Amino acid sequence: MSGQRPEATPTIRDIARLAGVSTATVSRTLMRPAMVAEETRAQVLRAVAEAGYTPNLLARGLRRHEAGAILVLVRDIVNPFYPEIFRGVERTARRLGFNVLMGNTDDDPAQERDYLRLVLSRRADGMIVLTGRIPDLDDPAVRRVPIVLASEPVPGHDLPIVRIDNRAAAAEITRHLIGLGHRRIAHVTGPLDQAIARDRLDGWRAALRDAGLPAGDDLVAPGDFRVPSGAAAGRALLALPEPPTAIFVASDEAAMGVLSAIHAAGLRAPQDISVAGFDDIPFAEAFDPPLTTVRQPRLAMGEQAMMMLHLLIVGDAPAERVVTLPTELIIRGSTGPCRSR
Amino acid sequence: MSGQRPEATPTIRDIARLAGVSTATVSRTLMRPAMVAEETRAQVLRAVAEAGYTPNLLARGLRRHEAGAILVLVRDIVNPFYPEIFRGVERTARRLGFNVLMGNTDDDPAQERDYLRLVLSRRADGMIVLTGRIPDLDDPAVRRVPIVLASEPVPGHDLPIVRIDNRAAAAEITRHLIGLGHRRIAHVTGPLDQAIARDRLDGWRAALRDAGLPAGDDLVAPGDFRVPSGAAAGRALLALPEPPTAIFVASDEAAMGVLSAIHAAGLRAPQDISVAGFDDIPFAEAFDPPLTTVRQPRLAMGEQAMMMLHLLIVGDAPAERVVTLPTELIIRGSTGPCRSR
DNA sequence: CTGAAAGCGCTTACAG
DNA sequence: CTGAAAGCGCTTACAG
Repeated sequence: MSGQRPEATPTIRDIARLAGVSTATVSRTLMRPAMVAEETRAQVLRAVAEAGYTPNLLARGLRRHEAGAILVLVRDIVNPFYPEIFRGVERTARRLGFNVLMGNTDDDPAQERDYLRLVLSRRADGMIVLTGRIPDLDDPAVRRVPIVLASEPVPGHDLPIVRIDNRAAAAEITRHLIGLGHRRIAHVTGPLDQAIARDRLDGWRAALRDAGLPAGDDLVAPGDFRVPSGAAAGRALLALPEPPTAIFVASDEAAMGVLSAIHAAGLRAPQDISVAGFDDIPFAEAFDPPLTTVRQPRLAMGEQAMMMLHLLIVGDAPAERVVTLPTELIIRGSTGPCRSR
Repeated sequence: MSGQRPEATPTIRDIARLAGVSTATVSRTLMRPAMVAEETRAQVLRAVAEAGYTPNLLARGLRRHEAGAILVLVRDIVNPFYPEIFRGVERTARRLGFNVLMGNTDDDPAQERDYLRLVLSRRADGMIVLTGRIPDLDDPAVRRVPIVLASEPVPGHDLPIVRIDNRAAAAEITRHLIGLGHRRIAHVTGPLDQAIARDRLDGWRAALRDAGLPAGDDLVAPGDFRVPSGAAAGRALLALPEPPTAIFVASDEAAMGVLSAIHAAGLRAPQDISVAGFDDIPFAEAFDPPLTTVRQPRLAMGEQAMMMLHLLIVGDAPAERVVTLPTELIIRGSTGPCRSR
């Protein structure tokens, strides 16, 4: 009448009965094996294996006040910049015993708010935010949520963040173009409401000024990181009375658009004009020509963010609140010596 | 001494006290508002808002035997084919009240097994599998797990699946090349241990045979869907005594590699040789030349898979176990008339 | 080293 | 329409 319910998934009570011990002992065997006698442990483990028992994580989480999952918030999962970060987060989360919830916000504050509530609802123990925005951050409840930023800062708040030095990296790749002999070097920006886009613009400008080269607004074309904006910006720059001989684009995607504008105009890169991107997305190497760019350590960013979040979740303050990871200048075929005179 | 713990997140008891009702009434107000008197409901809602209460999903899930989350299993989240499917899953999951867990397996059976245990552990109510493989499928416990396949079937099992007709789509794009006047049309395969790669090969072969054109093994170059394999296959095909005038590649990524091999050989597409891909990944349009390809309805695949999984989870058998979504031939600049004679 | 018992925060028959 | 009570499946002080 009782006990035997072969259809249902076994619970800790079934295992206790099977092994002839209390549920407490089963639990200890699984949570802190060192606490239980070797013989008892073996018995329990045998019962666990035999029944194919796997603890109910909802029950454990309720009891221990932990969700065992974290949430990653992105604007748009289809953006090729994100997946490698997810991989890094997932890999480290697995090692630390967490699962990863995917939060796609479509850049919509309402969805961001819903996802934030998720950690308030204890479905997630904390979140990694890549959207550059967190709703209701003045709410004290939200304040207590473990949050780590990755890539993009949230203006006006000094939350823990893993980032790169966008300004320095932009300056470095601009200097690479200067070193190639270019003197008119344009910039296609990202969306300037994002701090990372502004930093890249700043870096470009600083490098040019340091070299005594022009860095006026005529050499700046607005973009939004996406391919079509790059194509439009490329066309605009080529139509200039005195077109640039090199273009530093704030993202690889937009650089692809710039390249297509160059080809459409019957020009070639790097022979007629050099193009450099930013990010080193998976396809940058397969571009035609292969793209000179700044490699962002996306996998490491994801891993580092997860490690910092873990520290926050277990209650330790992270050793450092701002972790700046190194970038790498990747020189490929899309940039070359300046041939114009 | 009791009650007031301003630091902790409020529980249902706090709300009950605040509203002067029982916890049952608070719960009903949230779960089935129609059951409670309008006045009472308003009181409760006021207390909820005031305290910023949001129910503990772990407790609810434990009580209701539901996780409120589903798991999506992919080989490699960095593959550009997946993110759009995730977007579709996530969008529909949100609408149905589920969260989405990301399961990246690195094509490793051990990780697949771990993720499968996750739904046995009640962290997820079911899973959408894109890896073409499910461990321990003969285990009766695994049998009871709600699973929907997307894109790739699992050999030897007839699990519910949302798919496309790979064979028909491959035949269609091959006929497009035939219609352009090509008579030597090669194929770069995907990994032939995957059914979808075999189906595309079959479709290519069938279309050629129907047209009385050669479809011998000399025109088949092995690939694995990735860029480098496409480049190698492209080189091999160009080195043939009688090279093809058109190449149908089993994926857009590999087509990018083929294109680079063509350029490296000093040839151009489509003037010297036509290239067609498969998938219509986000970058296909930005390729140089823009890629002729087969569009897979990835967003719809994700949405459909989630809807079918939901039916399985709530206990309804899905209306149809095999849903075949339509593909679309996308003709762009990488294919053109055959110019050789 | 082990067990009995309390309790995590909910939901839902069961009465009234 | 509402409340008291049981119970979901665990974990963990507390005794012994």
